[in-house]
This record gives sequence, structure tokens and C-alpha cells, in this order.
Amino acid sequence: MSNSRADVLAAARAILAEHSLADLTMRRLATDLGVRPNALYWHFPNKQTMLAALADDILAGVEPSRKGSAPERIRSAAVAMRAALLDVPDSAEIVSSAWASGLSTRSTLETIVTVARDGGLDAQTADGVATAVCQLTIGLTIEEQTRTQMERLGVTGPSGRDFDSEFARGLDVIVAGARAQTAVSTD
Amino acid sequence: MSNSRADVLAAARAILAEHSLADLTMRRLATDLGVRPNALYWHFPNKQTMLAALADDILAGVEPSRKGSAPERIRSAAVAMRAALLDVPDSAEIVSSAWASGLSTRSTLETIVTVARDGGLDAQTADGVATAVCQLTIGLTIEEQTRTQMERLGVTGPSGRDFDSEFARGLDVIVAGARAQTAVSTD
DNA sequence: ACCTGAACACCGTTCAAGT
DNA sequence: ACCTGAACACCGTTCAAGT
Repeated sequence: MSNSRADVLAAARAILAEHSLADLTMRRLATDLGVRPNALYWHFPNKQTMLAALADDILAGVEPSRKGSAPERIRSAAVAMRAALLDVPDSAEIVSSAWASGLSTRSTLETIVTVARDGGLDAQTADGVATAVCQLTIGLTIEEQTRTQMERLGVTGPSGRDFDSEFARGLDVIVAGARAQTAVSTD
Repeated sequence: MSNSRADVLAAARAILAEHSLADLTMRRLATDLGVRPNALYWHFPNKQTMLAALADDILAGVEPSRKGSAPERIRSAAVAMRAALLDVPDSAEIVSSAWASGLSTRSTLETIVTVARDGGLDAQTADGVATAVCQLTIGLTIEEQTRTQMERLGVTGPSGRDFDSEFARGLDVIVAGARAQTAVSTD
């Protein structure tokens, strides 16, 4: 009969899947779980902390690939991060806030740092690659998911933008930069 | 006695400067302007539109530099964008939402596309550079400004992060990528 | 051109108490 | 370990009307 912390996160995902971030209120979440709003505060001290836990949950499956060259592994981590975000509507915005609040991990960032270092990049360049990749992915996916929701609600027509290729082009530049720095350091 | 649209935006900036985005409510804005909350709806159809206008206002001064090599001009546009954001507390988050909503221009993005093309990059690479630069700048500045506010409110101690160098490292990778693509196309 | 009065339908969060 | 009752102090927005 009683709800666990995981139940709360699952109900939050369901609200995002069927509605939107605007509908993800503590009151609505409580109603869907069959409890009063204040019951949620037994699980989380506040909404911000709940959203940070959700952000970690959403990106939990993003792991480094074991095969391919260093640039290919950086690229595949970025693609995996983007896929994880696209899987849950409005999740990019949630991740952005969570990373900013300091209440979530930034484990995907660390994953990419590790991949880049293992590929032979020096520490500073590896940090730069991971930062650029994560911000590109989160930021562009916020734009895409927001458009998707606006179209779903009929408040706007199609944007005419091709987010997949915008992402691919941005990623190409970052990977080219990583490759250039690798070339420099192995010279 | 009566307020213009520009007065509303100026009052919004003042709230950000003295308080935070959380305090930037339509009700507080109205109080500061000496009117009732609903008076603001004469100037803007809703809060989202007001924030989009504010976002454009904040980035209005970011213009391409006329001197230096192509990589230097890309770098200086990125630095100018970051400076404009850092000048207004919590503005990066506002710009992120505004770009996503489609209610603001994305003129800074276009500025960087132009700078990159004029530097000899092909259209696709120029788009990739501009996208990567803008998302890096907005995303990292969201994190920095959020930390600044949390420290200001005493809810957190110092993060120990050096956002200036995180930004510099990310930007270095993107500029190296731009340079690499230039080299390829002029070969 | 710009503002008010009055209202609607919401929010997140707290506190003491219950099982 | 998990939830309720009751309340506090807010939000954005609408509509008709006023000057």
C-alpha cells in the first residue's frame, strides 16, 4: 500500500511521458500515487532534490563503450547521452537544473572525461571535450524537447529545424578538436 | 506616471541584480513598478514572452569583432556572449528557456555562424561551431550563476570549481575543431 | 495607451499528529 | 516507515471596467 522512493520517481516519469514538465507538480505526483502532497516530503526534502534524483536516474545507463577508436568512443558516449534524454520528455531541462543545483551527480561528464583520457588526451583537453559534449547535448535537447511539447500542445507549428543534424554537426566539431589535440600531443 | 515596455524590462533586470530569478515574479515586478500584476499583461501576453524579450535585450550587444584571425574572432564572440550573460544574474537560464521557446531571436548564434563562414568554414561546419559555442556558453553559465546565487543565499559553500577555466578548455576544443576543419577544406 | 478590482485555479512547503 | 489534516504564503492569468 505504501510508496517507496522508487515509486515516486516512476510516477514522475509517467507524468513526463503522458504530459509534461509543467504538469510535474508535487500535488499531481501525490494524487497519482494516491497520497496527499505532503506525504512526498517523507521521501525528499523538497522538489528540487526529487528532480535531481530523477535526473540521475535518467542518465544512469550511460556507460562508456569498450570498442572503437578514442574519437569513436567519445562520439558514442555523446549519442548514448542524447538517446537517454530523448527517451524521457523534458528530461534535458531537468538534468540542466539538477547539474546546476549541485544536488545530482555529473557522472556522464566523468564518463566522457575518462573516455577522453584513456584515448590519450591530456587532462585539460579531456575536461574541455567532456564539458563541450555535455553542454551541447543537454542544451540542444532542451530546445528539441521544448519544441516537441509545444507542437504536441498545438501552440506552435513545426520548427523546420533538424535537431539530429544540428547535434551531429556540433559533435563533429568537438570530435575534430579532440582529434587535433591528440595529434598535437603524440607528435 | 505610466510605464513603458522598456520600464518593465529595466525593473526585471533590477530584480535579477538585487535578488534572483526566483524573485522575478509578475507580482513582484508589478509592485516594483507601482502597478497591479495584471497591468503587465498590457505590455506582454504572458510571462514567457516577457522573459524572451529580456533575453534578447541581454544579448543585444554581442557583435562580431572585425579584427583577428577566424579562430580569434570565434573565440572573441564566445567571450563576449559569456560576458553579457555574467553581467546579469541568472540570465543564462532565461536565455536557455527563451531560445527553447522560440519566442526570442537567436541572433548571437547567427553572429557566430557568420563569423565562422567569413573565416572560410563551409556552411555545415560553421553551424556546428556556432551551436557548440552557444550551448557551451549558455550551459556552463547556468551552472556558474546558479552556484553564485546558492552561495549568496548561504545554502551552499564554495563549489571549488573554476568556471573560467572550464569555459576556456571547452572553447579551446571547439576552436581547435574549427581550425582543423578549415585546414581540411583549404587543403 | 495604460491601469484597477475582483476573482479563478492553482503552487511548494510546514507542523503536529496518526498508524 | 509512511501518511493525513489543516494551514500558510504564495503564484500566473483573465475579464470587465475605468481614465
